Parts: sequence; structure tokens; C-alpha cells
Amino acid sequence: MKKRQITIKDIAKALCISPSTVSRSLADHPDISQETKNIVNAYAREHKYKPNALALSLRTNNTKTIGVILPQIVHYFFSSVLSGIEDEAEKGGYRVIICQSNETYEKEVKGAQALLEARVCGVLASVAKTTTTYDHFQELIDSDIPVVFFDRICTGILTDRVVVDDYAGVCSAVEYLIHSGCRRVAFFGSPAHLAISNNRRMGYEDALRKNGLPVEKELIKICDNYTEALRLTPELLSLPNRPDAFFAVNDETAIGVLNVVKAKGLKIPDEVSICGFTNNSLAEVSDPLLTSVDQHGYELGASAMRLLIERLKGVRDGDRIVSKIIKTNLVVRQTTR
Amino acid sequence: MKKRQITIKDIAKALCISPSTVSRSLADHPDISQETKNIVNAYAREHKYKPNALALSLRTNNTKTIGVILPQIVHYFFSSVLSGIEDEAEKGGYRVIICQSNETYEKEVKGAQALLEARVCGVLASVAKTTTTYDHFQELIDSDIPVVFFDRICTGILTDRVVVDDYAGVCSAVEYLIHSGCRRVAFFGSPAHLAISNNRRMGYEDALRKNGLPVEKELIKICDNYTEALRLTPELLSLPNRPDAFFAVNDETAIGVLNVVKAKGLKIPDEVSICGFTNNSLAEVSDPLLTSVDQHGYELGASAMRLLIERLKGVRDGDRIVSKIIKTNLVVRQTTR
DNA sequence: CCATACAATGCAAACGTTTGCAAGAGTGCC
DNA sequence: GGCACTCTTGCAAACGTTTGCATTGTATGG
Repeated sequence: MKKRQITIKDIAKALCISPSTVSRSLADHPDISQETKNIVNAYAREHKYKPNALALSLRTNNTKTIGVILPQIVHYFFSSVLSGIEDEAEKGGYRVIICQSNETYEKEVKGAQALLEARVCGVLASVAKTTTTYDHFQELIDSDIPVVFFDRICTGILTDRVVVDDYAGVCSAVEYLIHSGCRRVAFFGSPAHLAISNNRRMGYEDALRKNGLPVEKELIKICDNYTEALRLTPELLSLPNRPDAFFAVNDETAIGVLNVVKAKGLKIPDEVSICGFTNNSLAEVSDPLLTSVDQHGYELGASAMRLLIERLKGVRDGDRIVSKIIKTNLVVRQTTR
Repeated sequence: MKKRQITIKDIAKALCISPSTVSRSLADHPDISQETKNIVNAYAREHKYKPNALALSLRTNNTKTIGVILPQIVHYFFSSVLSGIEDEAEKGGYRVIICQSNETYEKEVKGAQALLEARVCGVLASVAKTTTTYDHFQELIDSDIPVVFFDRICTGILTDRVVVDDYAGVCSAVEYLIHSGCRRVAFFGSPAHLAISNNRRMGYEDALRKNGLPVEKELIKICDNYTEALRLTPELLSLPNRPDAFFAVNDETAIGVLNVVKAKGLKIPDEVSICGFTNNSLAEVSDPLLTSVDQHGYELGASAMRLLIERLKGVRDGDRIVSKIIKTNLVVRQTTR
């Protein structure tokens, strides 16, 4: 009952010719007569011949497959990155196989092993939060599989990378706040042990300095989720000299701020401006609509994939590692002046 | 410079034994002496031997790979489904390769072809909005590749499916609204040409009927996005006999309603109750927090994958198609009494 | 001492392709 | 008629595995 897919051998047998002739006919090889080609192609089409990608890969030692290792598909940012990766892969004729680490080191390692066994041509990776040792990535590279890190890069390893320009994104957003008249901008950021956090914090501080404003400890909080924002925002608002703007390191947090500010009866943006980061769907349904820094996740994924494909094609010269930076841009909506 | 992965043949040559012995040693075959096994395993570990999944698949005619066809990875619902699929696949030792259709028929067909070429063991699919003909899915089935549809099922084809219990989800949510004292519940739904839309609409109507309330045309609108909600909600609120509750078919729309209601100065939930559908991250950051029907996307994906694996193992008997229904549940928050 | 049994290993084919090389048929030229 | 050429096709090996069967060597039993 098990129906096998039809193979080149089957076609050859049916038409009483050799497999080589069939193969060459399908590939439109000049050595084969037009007549034979016609017969073969007709038969192949009629019987819905599909080349066996496995056999082909084995033969040519080229799987046309890219592995992706990322923390969590469900996060808006990563799913948009993945979407960009997928689209660009398809354009280049590559398949994509994915492994989510769920932020654990162990699953990340398992994923890398699986990709090695699948003989992928290259790997795109964003490292898990709990990862501190990088042997599994090094093993990929040692096996001559190009690795391109995206967003959460791996500092210990010399390899291509493409990251979001957090620093500039935050800096220009904060400058925008300042130029619109804000004088006391609060900053809600992530814990400092991620490289990304520091970049953002520096962007904030530099924007203040560039514009002659003081960096005040009491306006800087570690706060990167909604509930924390609900807890910390009132504290800041009740300062004798309350902030007139908030910059939050993600949109959930910014929405938390927004809800508190509204509840206190303060006018947005006239009395308090708010700016988020990521620009996910939240920003498009809040009231008022949230101004946010767009990270261009899709573009980042697409860009990483393009870079990887260039590597595979050997367009890029050998050792020179390239590090691309995806520019963010501020999407101004209604929470800023 | 190109470093090949080490193969069984390499090990055989290095140890001056035959490839078969190496293969059997690695598989812990009883025919092989413990001594030989030890030597082989040691050598393999030292040189980081990784079995070539391609060759294995070709040999055994089993790729241990599942194909997934879905409309858009970026949507919260689909990315959570995908996450469930991925996790469950990993448990079962399957790889996952994904194709997004971007809601277009053409890409869906291309995806199906690619999966056929990759000789996947089975396929999980959710059909694109623009798809009206199903030959590409039929071709998979004709090639003896089991297909399990999830969420957006394909009515024309007899096959396993797992869907969200839209009808019951909407019905019980609306009943909840009624039992909490609401008498005029408005319904914001999708255009009727999707099967899903009708189920939801029926759930709404039946809930009203069961509780002796009239189904009123003027309370039923086609409206499934944020901006539409901003346009239509004021209309309903200015009716002489305005609704005291809104049920929306997704969370974006519900948030739109919420924002309008708040702006009008009506109390939520005392004067107007609101209930959404999907229970995505929006529901957890709105003010007040949105009551919503959780679709359990992750569980749906995991369940579909489990069903597919059972099929592949032959646990399920041949022709009987199974259709699983994932129960929704109402997450009551602050927009309902 | 021979037959038998058993343990350990090797041979070779197969999975579905591609491809270098050889081979056959036909044609034109001297 | 023989030679060199072109045009078309086929043979066989290779990619990395697994596995049925054959082979070898050794020990056991009569």
C-alpha cells in the first residue's frame, strides 16, 4: 500500500533507457537529443516526478539547508526575525530548519548537534540567556559551517554578526524627547549583565550629556516588564521634581508607564512623554498610540540570511569578519510631542 | 581547507576494520565484541563523529522530518502554535522544516512541493486565506504523506485535523457576559467566508438564545481590526438603547472597543463589559486588563504534532480520520464583571 | 580427529542521484 | 574503403549509511 515517490530509475526502466540519460534530460543537458528530452520530460511530468533532495544532497555534498537557533519563537521580535530569515532563504533556494533553545544552554547545544547531523550549509544563531560557554558554536565553525549571529551575539567567537543599533536607537529617541522640550527623562532598562543593556543605557546617557542635561541616578531604574512598571512609575511620579518623559527598553514596560500616567490624570504627551522600544503590535493599539523605536526585526533576519548566503557563495573573502548594524528608527505617534 | 565531517569509512580505514563493523559497533550490535566496540567508540568520540542524517535517511527511507505550512510566523497565535509543534517534535526526535505561505496560494503550493522533495514524513498545515483549491494537499496525501490540518482546516479533504473550539469558546464567553448581568451584547466578527467566522457567530447567537435574549442585527458588525473598532464602536454606543457588553473576535479589536469606551467616559466593566478572543499579550497590558478567550495555541500545535506522530507510528488505525478539538477557556480579568 | 556450533568480522548491495569516460552509430571527407 | 569527426547514449563509481549473508577462526563435544 505504501506508495513510493517515482524515481529516476523508475523512469529509466519504464522508457527503456539508462538513468544517466534521464538525469541529463531533466537537467536539459546539451548532449541529449531534443526528442529524448521531450519523452522523458513528458513522462516525468505525467507521473509527478520529484527529485529526491536527500540523494541529491548526499551526492553533491550540499544540503541547501540553513539551521536557525533562537531562544523563543513566540516573542514578537524573534518571530519577525524568523520571518525575514524564511523569506530570504526561500529566495535563495534554501530550506530552513529551526531549533528553539527556550533560553536554555542544554537545548541550544542539542540544537547545534542536530544541525551538525543534518549537515546544514550554515547556521544563524541568537544565543540563549543562560549560555556562558560557546564550544557548541565553535564546533560548528571548526566543521567549516559558517555561523552568523544575530541580535544576541556571541562575544567569545570571531564570526559574522548582525545586530540592532541599540545605542543609536536609544540615543536618538532620547534626543528627540529632549528636543521636543523634555528636561527630565527617566530610563527603564534591563539588568546590566547583557551586553545589549549597556548599549542602551549608554545611548540614554550620551543623549543627555550631548544636550547638557545631568545624568541623575534617581531617574534610572532597572525595570523591563509591565508589572514592574506599574510598581516603579508611581514612585518616580511622586518625586518632588517628577520626570516629564519616560524611555522604556521595551513596549510592555512603556505601556505600563502609560497606564499609570493616565490613571494619575496627567496629560500625555503634554505633561509626560513616553517612548518605547521594539515597536510591536502593542504600540499600535494603545491609547494614546505609543511612540516607539522600531528594531526592524524582519530586516535584521533578512540581512543576516543574505550575509550567510554571501558567505556560502564565497562572495565575501575568507577571514575578514563582517558585522552589520541594522539602523533603528523612531516611529513617532501620540505619546510624544 | 574544506574540512569534511568524519565518516564511518574514515573510522574504518583508520582502525583497519570494515565499515560494517564500525556501524554495528556504534549501534551497540550484539554481534560485535566489547573490545572492538570500545575502540571504535573511543575513536568516534575523540574525532567527534556525527552520523550523516542524509545518508541514513536515504538508506532507511525515513527522514525523521516534519514539514509545517502556515500563513504567517509573526502572528502571535501561529508563533505559539509553532512553538508547541517544535517542542513536541523535538521530544519525538523529529526535525521541523517550515514554509510560510504569507497567505498566498502560490507560496503554499511551492511549500508543498518543497516538502515533497525533502521527503518529509508528514505535514502539519494551516491553509492560507486565498487558497480555494486543494490539489497540492491532495498530492501530499496521494504520496502517502500524512497531513494534519490545524486551525484553518481544509474542508475538501478527508484527513486528521485539530481545531480550536471556537463555537464553545464564544458561546461560553457570551454566556458569562449574560450571567454577569449584561443584556445587550454586541458582536464584532470577521467576514463570513471563513468557516471559523461562522462558528464564532453561531456560538454568539446560541448563547443569546439559550438565555432567552433576542438576536439583534444592529448589534452584529463585521469588524476584526483595531481601526475598524475605533470607527464602529461609537456608532453602537450612540444607539438609543446602547449595548452593555462587547464581544470581539480578536484582542486588537477588543482593545479598540476598550479605548473608545474609556474615551467616552463610560465605566468598564460596570457600564460596559468587553471580552476579546486569543488572549495574546495585549490582554495583559491593557488598562483595565482585558478579559479574553484563550485559544491555547501552544497546546494546539503540540496536540497536532502528537497526532501526526501517532499516525506515523501506525498507532492509529488506517482510514478512520480523527478530529481533535482544543478547548478554549475564558481568562477573566478586569473588563468583565 | 572430525563435525558442529558459535562468536566475530567482512563483503556487497541498496537507497536516488550525478558525472567522467567509454562506446556505438552515423556522416563527411580524402 | 578507411579515417576522423560529431552526436547520442550507457556504464560504473561515488556520496555515507545499514544489513543479509558469507566467511573466518576458535572452541566444544562426541
